[in-house]
Amino acid sequence: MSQGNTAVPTQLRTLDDARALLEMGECPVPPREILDRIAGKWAIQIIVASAEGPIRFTELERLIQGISRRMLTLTLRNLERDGMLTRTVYPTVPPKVEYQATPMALELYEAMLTLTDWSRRHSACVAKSRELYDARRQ
Amino acid sequence: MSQGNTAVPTQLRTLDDARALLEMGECPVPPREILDRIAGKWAIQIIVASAEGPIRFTELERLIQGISRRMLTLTLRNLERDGMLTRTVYPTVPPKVEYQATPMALELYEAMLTLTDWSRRHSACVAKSRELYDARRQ
DNA sequence: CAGAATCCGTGGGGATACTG
DNA sequence: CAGTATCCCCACGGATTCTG
Repeated sequence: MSQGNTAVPTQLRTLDDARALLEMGECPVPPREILDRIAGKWAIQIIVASAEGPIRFTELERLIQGISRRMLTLTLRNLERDGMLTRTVYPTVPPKVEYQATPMALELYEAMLTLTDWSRRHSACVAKSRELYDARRQ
Repeated sequence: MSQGNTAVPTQLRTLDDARALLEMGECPVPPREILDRIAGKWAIQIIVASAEGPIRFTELERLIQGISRRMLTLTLRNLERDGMLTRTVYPTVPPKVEYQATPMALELYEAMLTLTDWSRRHSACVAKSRELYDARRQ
């Protein structure tokens, strides 16, 4: 009984730990404010695009297909606020602004590779499952 | 020229690969239909709760704090459709329905532990960064 | 018990036009 | 070039009520 059953595991490594947290009313997943970043439609792509060196606003707009100017601006601001991007303004005419991913952001991207692999390995299975489910319900 | 420069890397392991994909107009992140699952507010918690054995609807409702009946039902349906949960109905009165996570779902959860670790290691840094950013803009 | 149905608010995100 | 400013749509999710 040296470890009471109310102890919250500080390292979340197993499903047992996770379930223990759940039963204590805590959430065994990354907090909302983090998930919301990676869940956003564009953030990860911006991190990738700015990973290897400074990149300008218009280059991002060209590189990331389908992004609107508004969402590019918004996502850049959020990422900068979170410390995931540096923003450098050159006071020239016309203006020049460069963005670059921080090491922290690159780590996040690497962490997401695990998820990418999962989806690669299971996407066919998920698709098949959906097909069967939909067929059953017509 | 055995490998033309239009080859898409089948294994996405490095940022170089990711950026190459980006430049080809492809998205180097898990597809939307996968991210939407983990981005949902409740899916992961349901997977955790149903990981260790069958669990009933009402037990889930009690275990997962703050979930509404509607969202529990909806998320369960989606997870079942994706092959992440099995659903077993016992034709008794009153009805009894049990859910259990599939191995594929457990793998997904384990993949997410990488993200959980990232957020654990960097959440303080992100919070500080936001504070500074907000202070600068008042 | 395990849901289905309905109503509704909020916010993410698109399209477009304007500007320092 | 690198943004703001508006308007608008719609999907997520909460609250509530009804039912086999």
